[in-house]
Amino acid sequence: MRSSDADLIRGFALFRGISDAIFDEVTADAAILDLPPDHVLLTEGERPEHLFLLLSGLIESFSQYNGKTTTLSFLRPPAALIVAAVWMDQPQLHSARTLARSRLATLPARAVRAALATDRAFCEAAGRELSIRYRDIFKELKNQRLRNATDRLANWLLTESQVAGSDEFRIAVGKATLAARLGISGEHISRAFAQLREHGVETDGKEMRINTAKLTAFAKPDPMIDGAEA
Amino acid sequence: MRSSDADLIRGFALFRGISDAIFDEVTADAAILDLPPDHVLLTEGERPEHLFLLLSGLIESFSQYNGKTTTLSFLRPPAALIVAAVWMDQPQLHSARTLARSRLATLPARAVRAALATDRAFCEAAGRELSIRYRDIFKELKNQRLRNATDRLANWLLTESQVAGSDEFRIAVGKATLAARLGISGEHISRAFAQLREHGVETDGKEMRINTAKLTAFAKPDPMIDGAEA
DNA sequence: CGTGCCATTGACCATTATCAAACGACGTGG
DNA sequence: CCACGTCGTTTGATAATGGTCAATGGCACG
Repeated sequence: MRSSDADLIRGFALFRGISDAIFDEVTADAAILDLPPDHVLLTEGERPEHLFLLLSGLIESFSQYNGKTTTLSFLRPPAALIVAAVWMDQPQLHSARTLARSRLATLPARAVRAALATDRAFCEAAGRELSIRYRDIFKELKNQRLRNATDRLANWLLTESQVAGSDEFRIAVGKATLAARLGISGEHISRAFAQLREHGVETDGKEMRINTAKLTAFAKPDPMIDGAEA
Repeated sequence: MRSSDADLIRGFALFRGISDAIFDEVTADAAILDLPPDHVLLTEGERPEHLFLLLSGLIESFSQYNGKTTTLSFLRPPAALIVAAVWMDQPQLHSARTLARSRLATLPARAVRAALATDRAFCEAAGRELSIRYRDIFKELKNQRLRNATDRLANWLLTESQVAGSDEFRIAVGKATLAARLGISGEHISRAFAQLREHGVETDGKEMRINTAKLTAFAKPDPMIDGAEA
């Protein structure tokens, strides 16, 4: 592991406020994965052997059932994957794949659980990390139940624009992948984009330009649904 | 508070393995709520002042947006409500109401956070409780995305049958309420039940009798979606 | 200059919502 | 004891939403 990786990892919320001694214990057998795009790194149903920390790149968590596939979330650095599964030592509820070249650290699940069982600060940081993930997925369920496809896309664009800090930005994924993330088909997202042209959305491939005021009026974003947690 | 309540609370997973001293601190200002059916006890968007423990009865968590309402989960004892919101001291993402006469304990959020900040065992128990809630809501998102209404109902009935330990059981809520829980309209659930008659489901009001083998063959339950966590 | 890969568009189908009406169980007052 | 509401459910008709299949078009890359 590069020392720059170690510094990066040390800065994760998961390690905020913990002692160097515990940090060293948890990361003693850490390894770095450098993965190409479209590489599956986690498979639904398996017991977690590692906690994953996303250092750079982009990850999609997804699940399959009865011949269908759905994307549950996009994960960007810094993020910890499968905290709950590692904590409970239960099978992972989702698979995960890279959407871009990505760099991850793996921490042995056993070491993580050992630290949770001995260190209050680590336990608290993990609980806070988990709280954030819980609230994110909870919002996603509300998003799915309370909004239609066009509204979900509109609000997703507004959130991306906020993250980018500009009304012009480039989306990181293809439209078909974004469609999966929003829980709709590739064809349908095309029609949703077409609808949004009336509401301040111009697209050219992955380049987006939005009229924030106009799109906000249409999308009705709500802090109880939109926007990532702290 | 009755001493029988104290015993009940002490048995919650949230307090497993913690010292009497910490338990006493967290529960020092606990109060008991005895609520009639259809009473709203939590409102989306408010900062949590208490952690709630459901001792008996039945609670529905729900959310409203843009004139629509959706039910996110049914909660049965023993369950802890809004652990994540209390932990992060962030607004609650959902409202909650009783579906039956219910008995709850309230623990001051401040005392809970104080204990999380000082006691490893409590922190770990809370993290495990949160992991369970996370995994439950994660499964619900998959359920929503990967199955249609009839399949969701079929699998819900199978799970209820397992909980009841019998192929004959009585559902606790009206069909319209169940429809909301499954994310569909009251009218649609009626048609879904009609479809399931072909697959081993007989209903008489709230009384259900299912042919487990036949319904299982139709519903294709999957442990990565169905069934509550530990 | 193909050859793929996306994205778009059109036609059609499946799923679910909505609105309205009817139905049935149940409790109350005459 | 019966007529009458009320409430929850069912049923029917219609519309909205989104999925699937097929064809087309643009564009990057070899």
